[in-house]
Amino acid sequence: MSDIVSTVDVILLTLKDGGLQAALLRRDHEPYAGVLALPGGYIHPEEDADAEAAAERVLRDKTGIVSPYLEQLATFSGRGRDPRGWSLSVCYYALVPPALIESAGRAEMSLHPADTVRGLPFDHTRIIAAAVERVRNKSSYSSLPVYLCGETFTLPQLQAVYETLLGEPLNKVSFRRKIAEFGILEPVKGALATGGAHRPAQIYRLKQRFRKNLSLTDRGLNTG
Amino acid sequence: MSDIVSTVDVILLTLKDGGLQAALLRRDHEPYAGVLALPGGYIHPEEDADAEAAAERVLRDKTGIVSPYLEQLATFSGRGRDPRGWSLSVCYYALVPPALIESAGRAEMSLHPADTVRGLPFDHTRIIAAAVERVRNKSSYSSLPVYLCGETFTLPQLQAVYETLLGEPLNKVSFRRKIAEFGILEPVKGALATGGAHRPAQIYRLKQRFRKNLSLTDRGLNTG
DNA sequence: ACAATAGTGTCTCTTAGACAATATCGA
DNA sequence: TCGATATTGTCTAAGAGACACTATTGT
Repeated sequence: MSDIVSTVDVILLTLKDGGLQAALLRRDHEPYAGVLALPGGYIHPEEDADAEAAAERVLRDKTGIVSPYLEQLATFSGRGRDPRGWSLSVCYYALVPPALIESAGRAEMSLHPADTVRGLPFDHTRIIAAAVERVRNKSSYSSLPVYLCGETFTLPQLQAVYETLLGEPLNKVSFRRKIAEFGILEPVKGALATGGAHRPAQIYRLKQRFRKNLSLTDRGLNTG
Repeated sequence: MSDIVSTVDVILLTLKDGGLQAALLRRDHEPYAGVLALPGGYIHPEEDADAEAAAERVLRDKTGIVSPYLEQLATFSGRGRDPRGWSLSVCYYALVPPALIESAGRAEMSLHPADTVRGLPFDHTRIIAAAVERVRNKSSYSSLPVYLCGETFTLPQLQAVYETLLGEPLNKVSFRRKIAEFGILEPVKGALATGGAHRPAQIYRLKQRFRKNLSLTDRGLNTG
């Protein structure tokens, strides 16, 4: 008996109201029918090339979102997590800009502060906590947070995103040096974020070769 | 149909002959009977509390090793990895000192340079590569490599381990500063590594509270 | 005493953060 | 012109690496 009930769950994260928020859906079926939980579903071996493809499918079908960034978080398993018995869930987290949720997100989906959600069914509370920790940790040394911005953004906007994630103000000069070192952004020439009663900011976007879900520069500070 | 053939595989790593080596076993059964592969096995829901427990059991039963450090690496899945069809494997990596393999390791187990092994069945070559990358990456900013040393060791020995993993010489003063910052080692007072025709080195060990498989200080350089 | 490596003090260079000057907008 | 924020230059402080000196062993 080694065939196991195998699912994928997706932690869809975005930045809203000054904090990380996770998308939750009311469950259709028992157990916990009607209760808010992570978007998830069974792996369909005939349909899904692998677990990541299953996560993409589940995310698309249940929330309407196709995420530019999707990464495996970890696999949660065991006897206690589901009242029906031993189960296994391969979990992925996605980072999307809030605008994408506005435009493409299903109405059934709701956003909830990721640091403070409690009382979710299964081990979903713990899974969200793990995702938040991963994102925070990666944000401290990588360019991951750019996926929480839209296609284009200004450096002050990006810095605000980092500051929200890390929970502390960042030095402006150091921040810009670091982003420049990453070498992943390019100015959209001629495009300025105008409107404020002050000097407009240059608008940037990811360089072409970093657009699609490309692996990030890990440990960027050491990459000289 | 969402019950899936679920296994665990363990990448047992140690440091030998100046490099990372992975333990491989000849497979008992088809497919690939008689071929060298990672120690692995089916998850037994009745017996294993979760996938990590399954990994511990498989490691113990197949190699004789109980590892002081075992961490989930990732889950590999899909249609192509096993000729029998869609499968899923939750992979863990273990770090052990070479002496433990000498004393507790089964004879059937053999060690192979982890950077250069090729041609393993399933996706085991790729899995080992992922484990090696994870260990190298973590070694650059954490105390993970202490698990490749024995219970006690000297700082020059530990530095040699780091240098082997990172593939470059390290500054002695900086290395010692960093280890001191971690605050995880204590000198075994009175114990000196004597024998060489030179000043003997102080012997250290992990502080009690860091002994058992405790979570490491991640991103240690920033921990003030 | 000498060779060899362990352990430590200190200097320098690199890098991160503070401060501040300049730039450019709307009102 | 003024207020506000963007952008850039530069000084300073903290941390990493280089160098060198002292310590302790076996021969």
